[in-house]
Amino acid sequence: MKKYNIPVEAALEVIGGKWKVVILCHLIKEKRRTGELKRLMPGITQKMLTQQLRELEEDGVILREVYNQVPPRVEYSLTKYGWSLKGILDALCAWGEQHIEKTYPEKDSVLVKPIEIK
Amino acid sequence: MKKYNIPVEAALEVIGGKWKVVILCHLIKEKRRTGELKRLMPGITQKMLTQQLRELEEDGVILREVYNQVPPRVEYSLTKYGWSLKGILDALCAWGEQHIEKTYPEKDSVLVKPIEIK
DNA sequence: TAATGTAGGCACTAAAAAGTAACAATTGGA
DNA sequence: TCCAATTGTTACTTTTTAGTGCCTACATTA
Repeated sequence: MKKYNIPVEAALEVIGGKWKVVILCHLIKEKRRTGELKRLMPGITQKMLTQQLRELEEDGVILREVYNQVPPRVEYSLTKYGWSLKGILDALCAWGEQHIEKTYPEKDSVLVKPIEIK
Repeated sequence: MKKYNIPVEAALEVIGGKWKVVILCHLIKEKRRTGELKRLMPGITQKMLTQQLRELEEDGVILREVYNQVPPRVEYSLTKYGWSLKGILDALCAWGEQHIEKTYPEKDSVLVKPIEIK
């Protein structure tokens, strides 16, 4: 059994890493299919996306729904347990916003223009 | 200038990684000197600790105070800006606690017994 | 007939993060 | 004289994380 020195380490095990918080921030807004997520995160590769989604599913925070169609359609959404992360995700997003304003007061284009999704 | 796709990426740049949240969770409780932090985090190496502390200092969330003594005494604490992370840190700690309870209901010794610090 | 779109697997390589070990500096005390 | 205590640096190695390219499946559409 995994051991932690302090409880917060258990949270980091679930949502730590480069991508998971970003994925969750997108999914908390709306249910998304794989390709949409990939377009929302221009930096991620198919491999990493799949891998991170699998781990989040494993930890019970997201749901993977496969529709039996061709071409395939897979949708990801937060589970009820995933929604218990809402407070954390909201706080992180808000802090990120104000940190950008504080750090780049001239507010040039620090944020990449979001692309068309659907 | 660094570019972000969504603002939360800016937050992850400051508190992301394996150690920073843990360090901040300790410092939010009380001011600590280097050796205390090292004992509080049995898994961290001197190098990683120093490196992470430098980066946190660089980002303005912690303060490094050097006392001119021999042997040296260095104390770390949260800056005012660092305290703006309190909501996030509290939420993460709380989520971690309940996640442990949910995941290991038999509640054996998932938490390593904390060692003596001072 | 042949290309298109979607999700994802696999083998391999590259880059980033983290760990290891040895060394420095200073001064009080054995 | 030499060691202990505290914080930190540096060079090097290992581990983890991430990226690339190529392959599958199959109904629809051109």
